Amino acid sequence: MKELEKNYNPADIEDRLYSKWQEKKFFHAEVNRSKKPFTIVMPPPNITGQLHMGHALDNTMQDILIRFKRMQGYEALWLPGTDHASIATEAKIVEKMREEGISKEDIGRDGFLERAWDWKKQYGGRIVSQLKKIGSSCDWDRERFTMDEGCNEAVKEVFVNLYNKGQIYKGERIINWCPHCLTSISDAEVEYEDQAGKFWHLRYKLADGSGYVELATTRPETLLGDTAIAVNPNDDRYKDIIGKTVILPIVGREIPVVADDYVGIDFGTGVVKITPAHDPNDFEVGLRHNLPIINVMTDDAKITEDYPKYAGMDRYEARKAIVEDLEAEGALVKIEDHDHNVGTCYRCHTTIEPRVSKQWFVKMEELAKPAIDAVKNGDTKFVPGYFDKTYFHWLENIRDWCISRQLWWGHQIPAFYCDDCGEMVVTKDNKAVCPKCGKEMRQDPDTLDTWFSSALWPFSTLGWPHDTEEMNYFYPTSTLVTGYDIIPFWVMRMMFSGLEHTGKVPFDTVLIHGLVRDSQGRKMSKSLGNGIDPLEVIDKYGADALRFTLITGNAPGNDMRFYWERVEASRNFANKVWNASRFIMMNMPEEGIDLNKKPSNLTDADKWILSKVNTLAKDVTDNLDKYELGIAADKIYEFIWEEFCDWYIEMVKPRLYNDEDETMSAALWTLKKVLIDALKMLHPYMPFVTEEIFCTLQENEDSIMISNWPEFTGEFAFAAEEKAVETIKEAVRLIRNTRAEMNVKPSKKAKVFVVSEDEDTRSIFENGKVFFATLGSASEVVIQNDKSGIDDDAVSVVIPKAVIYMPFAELVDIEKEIERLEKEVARLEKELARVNGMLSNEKFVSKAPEKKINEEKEKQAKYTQMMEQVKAQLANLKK
RNA sequence: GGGAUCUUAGCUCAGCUGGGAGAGCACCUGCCUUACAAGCAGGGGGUCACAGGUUCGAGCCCUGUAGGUCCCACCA
Repeated sequence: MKELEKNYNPADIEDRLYSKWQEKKFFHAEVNRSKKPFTIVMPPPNITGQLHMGHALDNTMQDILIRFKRMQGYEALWLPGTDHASIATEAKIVEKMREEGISKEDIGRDGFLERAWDWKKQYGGRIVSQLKKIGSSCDWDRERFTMDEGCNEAVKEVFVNLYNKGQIYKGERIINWCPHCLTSISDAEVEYEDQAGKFWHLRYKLADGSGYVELATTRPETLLGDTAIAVNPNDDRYKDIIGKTVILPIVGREIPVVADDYVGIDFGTGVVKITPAHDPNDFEVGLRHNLPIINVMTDDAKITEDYPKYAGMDRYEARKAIVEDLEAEGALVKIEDHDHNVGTCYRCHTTIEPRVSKQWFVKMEELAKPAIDAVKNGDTKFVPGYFDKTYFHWLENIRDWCISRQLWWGHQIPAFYCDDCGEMVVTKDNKAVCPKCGKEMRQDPDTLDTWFSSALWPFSTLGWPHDTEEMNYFYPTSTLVTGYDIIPFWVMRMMFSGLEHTGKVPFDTVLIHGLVRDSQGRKMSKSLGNGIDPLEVIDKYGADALRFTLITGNAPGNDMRFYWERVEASRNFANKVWNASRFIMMNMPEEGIDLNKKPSNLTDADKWILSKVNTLAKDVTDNLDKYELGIAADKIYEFIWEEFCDWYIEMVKPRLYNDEDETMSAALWTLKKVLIDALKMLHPYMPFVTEEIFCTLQENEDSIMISNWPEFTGEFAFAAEEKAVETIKEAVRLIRNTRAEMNVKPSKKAKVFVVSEDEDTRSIFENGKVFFATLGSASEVVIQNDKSGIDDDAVSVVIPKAVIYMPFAELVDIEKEIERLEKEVARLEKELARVNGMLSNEKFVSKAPEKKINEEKEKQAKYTQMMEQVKAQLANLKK
């Protein structure tokens, strides 16, 4: 058998093992009717992206689930891919071109797309190779891209279907416009920020000369496009001016005063200027009152040529100039400070300019209903459950989805126009001829929102709209893993898309996680420079340590803070596993141990640890089934480090070091069996270190990742032995405590007497007395049924049904020992008071479940008996 | 304004369906015991934000209060 290095060095093995897994096709899944499918589609990272902690967390969770299910015998498919990320990618390419002094227009659409595809080729693989570094066991043979042929087809199919059903329409509406990205964006893509602003109070003159009306605005520059002012119909102050007209300052246009409920009586002056072209609310008011729409700004938010004095100024320059002019005209009453919520573009954080424009929309009302129902009736569940509230909140308040983008990188909208007669055709074909005049039609230049194609991801990647074997077998998918911030963008849209186009929910469970923050709780961001590169963590501590860190110490759905100290602790754990394995291998005989042959002479200790690992398998499986990844990880950690390493390995050492010990091979068999079971359970979390050890230990097996998941079995349920060894452990612990407390040097061995009148207890100690020497620094252990031959001043500790005496001779300070025992009396008194209190409470006895009452009665008996023993010993000392 | 969530040891956080408060790190005391000092053994430290309520019994369920975080919202 190979020997392992003294310290675990992840860098030596990770790449090698990952390559092996890939070469052997362990990640690959096929339609296999003899197995149950388990499917995860990866949230596709942007091709512009670099791996960040969010990806690392998201993909670690998916990998854990996939590896677990694969080992359990499911046909486990984890389907990876990347997203074309239209805005983000286009912005990056445009930026790069600007550095070269080229604009989009210089090279035209085809030239631009050529560059974009080159860009994708160059950078799209980067994120993929980074995902591999963390150990993701994706089926790379099935890797997809949101703009590949299959996804394109699905997108067209969906667009045409929805259009034909009247669910997609083109209309002139007010939308969110990003003057930097030069495109419309959807409501969900607007991020609101509180900004300090001003409130400009203005005075508009009534056209009939009967006076002035005062109003307040946060955006005086939009005044150029005002087509009315509005008051509340129930506002007594303004009843008499409704229907009159006012003169728009600077512009001189005469505009009406309209009455609309939208205007609040209590806010500001109770009068609002109405700019239908540049404010969503004003737009609605404009619709109700048939007001003209005057667009005063260009694409990049500069004033249009229609206002020569301000033409070419951007929004903020124009604001300044207009305020100055208003003041000069006497129309400015006052300026107040005013904080307000400003919408910004989620990509570039430029302030959104609401704008009226002709765009494509998806009607949401009818699509939303089934998506709400599917979660209400449990077809799809959120974990943690409370995230369904976020989901409902979005769907119940949803507005039509603006899906057209004025970008080139993306799915071009499959609508065609006739330049001669204006006819429009929506078709999956790449070309169209005008049905009326026979002329070749021109395709809509716009592309679709990136999320339009991501919304189809769970089924477009499985071959839809074709009726493929994969669709039938792997769809609906099992679990979607994503962050709570993506629910409105993606989860919701996949839900209604799946229901609409496949008639089924796209996944059974949505497992939600939070954000990875820095150690101060701040969001990791480029601008703050506080981001931590997962690859750096992997370089320093290994992928396993990173994975374990991300999955432990935090509850599902909660944000977590990143600490290097925690990574270090995880790395230490990997090293612990490594060294425990190293120890076992060092002691393995040349020919190894055959796991198939269970020894007939297992000791209590062997049965104890076998029973423990058996129970662990059940618990961990239960936790994983409930998506409690962190809890399961804690249990595995605790088992391996505490029970297996600190107790069991220490217990068996004497058997291994003694060539004449008849149970040596039973010990070796148990060590190996328990280690392998534990490694298997740890494997989804720490795939690399577990694989390396497993393959060294099991030379005839290919990989731990395709081995069988441990299951609970009655064969290894040893309740009595478990209890016996726990008693021994408790006794050892007490001996250690006492020695430490009495400042007995570890090198100083002492004779230990165990006194018990109970035969079963004596037999437990008879079996376990060997451990007192190695674990409890005992020179000799004597077990007897009375106190004969034990010095009165021997130090003693009490456990149920037995007293352990340690005659330290010269070391003992009797006063101190009395003090120690009196503390024990006090402790037991407290315990007894509690138990007695409960048991003497009639209501408790009559109402509590019998099981609970019996538990308390047992404790009462136990403590009473222990109390007697302590008191007897105390009396001895005081003699 | 509405909604969600959080408040537990010095720090960061667990605590599943109510039945004697846990981990990691940090701290203190001993140990180089031949798998591991990235380790071993032992230890100190908590009115579970506050106030009520339900219950035989509440960190956990209910109500309210205070503070923090996040999301949503048309008040110009």
